[in-house]
Amino acid sequence: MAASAGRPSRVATLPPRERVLDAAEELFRSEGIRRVGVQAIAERAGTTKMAIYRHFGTKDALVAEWLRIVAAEYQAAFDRVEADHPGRPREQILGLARFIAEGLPAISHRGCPFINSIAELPDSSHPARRVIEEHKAHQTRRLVGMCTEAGLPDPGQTAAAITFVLEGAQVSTHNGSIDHVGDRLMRIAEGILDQHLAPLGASRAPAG
Amino acid sequence: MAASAGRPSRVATLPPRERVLDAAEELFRSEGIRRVGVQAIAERAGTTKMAIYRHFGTKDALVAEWLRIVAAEYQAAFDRVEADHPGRPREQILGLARFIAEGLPAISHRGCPFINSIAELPDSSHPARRVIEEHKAHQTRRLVGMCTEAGLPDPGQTAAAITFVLEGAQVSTHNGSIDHVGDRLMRIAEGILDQHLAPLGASRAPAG
DNA sequence: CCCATGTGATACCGATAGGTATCATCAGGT
DNA sequence: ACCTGATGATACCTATCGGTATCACATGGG
Repeated sequence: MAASAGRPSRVATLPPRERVLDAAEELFRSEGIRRVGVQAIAERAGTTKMAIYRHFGTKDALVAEWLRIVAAEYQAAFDRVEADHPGRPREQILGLARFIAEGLPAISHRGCPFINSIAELPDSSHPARRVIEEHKAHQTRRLVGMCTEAGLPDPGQTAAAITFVLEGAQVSTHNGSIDHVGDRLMRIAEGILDQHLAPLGASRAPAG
Repeated sequence: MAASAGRPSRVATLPPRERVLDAAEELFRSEGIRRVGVQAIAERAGTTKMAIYRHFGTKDALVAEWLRIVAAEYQAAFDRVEADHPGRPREQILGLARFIAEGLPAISHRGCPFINSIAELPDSSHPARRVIEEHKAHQTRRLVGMCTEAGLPDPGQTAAAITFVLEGAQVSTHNGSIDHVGDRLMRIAEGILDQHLAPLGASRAPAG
């Protein structure tokens, strides 16, 4: 078996398509889209360019597929957080914030893949852009829904505030230390919800 | 065809270095850094690649110089807002938010150049990265200073909240309409300041 | 008048990228 | 045993990009 050395046995029986997506995940996330060539992805996936083009057609399509998977993971987190706190929209929103906060160390210094991808793909006709836009729209819709359920007086405004803070926290991972970013994010999110709820029932329990 | 046709007379006597920086500003901001070649910048500036390399040495240096100028504009806005409301840190912070809010339509759908540039330059050794980091550090320092002056109990926390919201608002210009983003940003910033000031004077005037 | 400088123009180089064609190989099903 | 489809390997094409070398010209100072 002369050629056996090049075979990456770590993922052994994983089909090439999955290996390619895994490699793309790692490389796109850590180094960006345009900096990573198809050849590099193929090597990391233990396969060849041809296999990638056979499965995805173009690099753009691979990028879109990758973002589709990332978006699905975010939506799964949404589902989870919703299921974990049924009928408690405030806890759901904070759970979402916690999901982002806990993910900050993992994306350390590389920020949110959606934000980064948009920056790298200014061409709005790129297939990946549709994926991002749909994901963002979906996320906004769900967040506004939660805010509405929570009885917030201006769900759109509160959802915007939460969204801004979530995105801003992710962006801030680019700069300096991220030591307290997660904690800060949680406190800020709680503060926003408390404040936007305040005009409602006047005296609510401030304990926390 | 004499050579006179190719001469861009619109900016006439502006020296080539300035024309290049103007062209870079337009192209980098609207299309990103990596998508824009040196050749394209030269053409838009009405000059040639050689002139660019004579003045800046490398494309990376040009990118850094461009961001240095953008950073200077932001800091000038900081200065302005500080001078407009001397001794009134709360108004200064809100003035800063207003500066961002009013700039949103201009950066419509292209977000903040710093955020985008970081996404496009994952290599932290890139000369432009130093410019960005210094700018962000400077901005944070000033914002924390304002929060401290304002007598806020936890200036770091409040500065982080303001920063997150400011960055988040700029990121959100990528998606959908930006109709109310400016107004929303202002209301959110005001809310944060009010709320973080609240623990101080107990009974605060809720009037708008 | 002449020379130095800054600039425009063009051609080119090496590297890399996305994408394709071709052939060898290996697995599974009949 | 054979055929088929998916995969691996390699070589190649074309385009673009950052960067350089070279030449032409225009200007302004001595």
